[in-house]
Amino acid sequence: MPGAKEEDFLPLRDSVYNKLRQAILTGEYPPGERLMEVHLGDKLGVSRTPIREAIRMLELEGLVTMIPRKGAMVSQITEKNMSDVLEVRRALDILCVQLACERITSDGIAELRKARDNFERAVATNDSRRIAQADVEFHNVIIRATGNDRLISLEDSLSLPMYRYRYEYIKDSSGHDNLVKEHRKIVNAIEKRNPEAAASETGEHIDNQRRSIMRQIRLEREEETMNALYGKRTIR
Amino acid sequence: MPGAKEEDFLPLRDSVYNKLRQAILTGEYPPGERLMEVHLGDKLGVSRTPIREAIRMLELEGLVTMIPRKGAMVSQITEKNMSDVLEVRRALDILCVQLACERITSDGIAELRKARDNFERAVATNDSRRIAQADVEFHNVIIRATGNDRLISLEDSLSLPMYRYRYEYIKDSSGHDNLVKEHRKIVNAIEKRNPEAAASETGEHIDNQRRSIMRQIRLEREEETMNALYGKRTIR
DNA sequence: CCGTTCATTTATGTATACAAAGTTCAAGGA
DNA sequence: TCCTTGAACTTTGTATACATAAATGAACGG
Repeated sequence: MPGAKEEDFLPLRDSVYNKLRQAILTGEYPPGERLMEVHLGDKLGVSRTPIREAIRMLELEGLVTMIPRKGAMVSQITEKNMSDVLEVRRALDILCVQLACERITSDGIAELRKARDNFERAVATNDSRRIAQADVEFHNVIIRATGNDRLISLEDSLSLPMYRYRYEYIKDSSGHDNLVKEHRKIVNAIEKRNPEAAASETGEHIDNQRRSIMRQIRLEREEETMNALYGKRTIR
Repeated sequence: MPGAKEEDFLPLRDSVYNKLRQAILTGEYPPGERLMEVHLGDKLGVSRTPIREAIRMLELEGLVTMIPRKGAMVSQITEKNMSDVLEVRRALDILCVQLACERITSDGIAELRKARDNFERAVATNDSRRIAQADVEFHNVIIRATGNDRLISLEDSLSLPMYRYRYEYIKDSSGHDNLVKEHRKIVNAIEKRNPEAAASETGEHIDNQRRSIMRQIRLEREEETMNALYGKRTIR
């Protein structure tokens, strides 16, 4: 049957999972928001079964917290929590570049250069959304170059909790020049297949990211404290 | 109501999850075994709902593989797969000892010494089961000393796929003296709060483990090949 | 006026029923 | 003999119904 392309029907649970995940990452469902099965089911037009399964998946990724007999809520993002994630990500990102130095193919290097250039073009436009996307893609090239499937999926799930901050982080970065420089240094180190240099550059890259994200969380918390003192804002 | 201790009723899904996990890790359900919902439900005396949820949890941990509209099966353990896991674990174990050097309390050090001594006593008995357990506990002390909850849960899920081999690994280890020595070196480094030494000792420790596990997987695969050539064994 | 208790409500935990997709195997024709 | 076809069966996907625990609030008593 030529030309007949199978439209892939992905199961409802996956569809629901994607929708919920998106809603959480964009902040539509803020931390602490309760996720009630019947309510979500009505809203999305499906029964409780796929909702439950989607929520379980989100729980295992750490985006929602479940309390038995109580229900699910969007995970609170605490400073400690984010700090823990970043600590682990630092080690894994360094592992990624080290492995990439050993294993990247010439095609991979070409792809990496392209991603770097694309990132620099994005920075030139000053469009935060585009910059964030190019940044993700740049890192994905490196991660894929490791050829380690477990590492790839771990990096994926560890970067989730930070997506809410990545956008602001990009804007916050006082001048994007640092980001561009850091990316260049990392590419150079990988091209030369120099794991030590790549590792140290990556460490610095993450440390900068950490500082920015931590500052933001503190700001956010202060704001919350103010709200608590001067009046609770209505929730939807 | 003094003395009245609440017996914790854990939900059926968790109970099922534990049972299935145990069955997979002990090899009762070998890799490739299909996990059918009604069948398991009959066997365990529960409906499909908790079974499904337990299977989803196992899938996210990598112990079972799901194919849409086809069902779940116990994940195949390939050399590549295990190699990927070990590569990640090496990086995280090293992170653990480095953090432990910074953060371990004096109580923690006392606990660590106790775990080390307990391990040595276990080795003296030559009881593989006991040795394996003492080994796990030793590493857990270090992991907990990091105070990083995300790291703790990651280490937990990454060590799962190896449990099937750990037991054999202990037996295989030609003389347990190496293990004892390695543990001692790690404890010494942590006591002196020397992250570099701790990291290098841990790296070596994991590399030894890796060699042993890889050898075993190859042996197992050869055996399978023989079976395939000379006759298929019946599956339950 | 405050605290306790009990009924009501709400949401989750679990079971079951129905729908649809995939697999298997046998029958029929080239 | 081999390939095709289709019907029965198996198994998952989804919806719904029932059971049970927690939270809420009102009524009663001190």
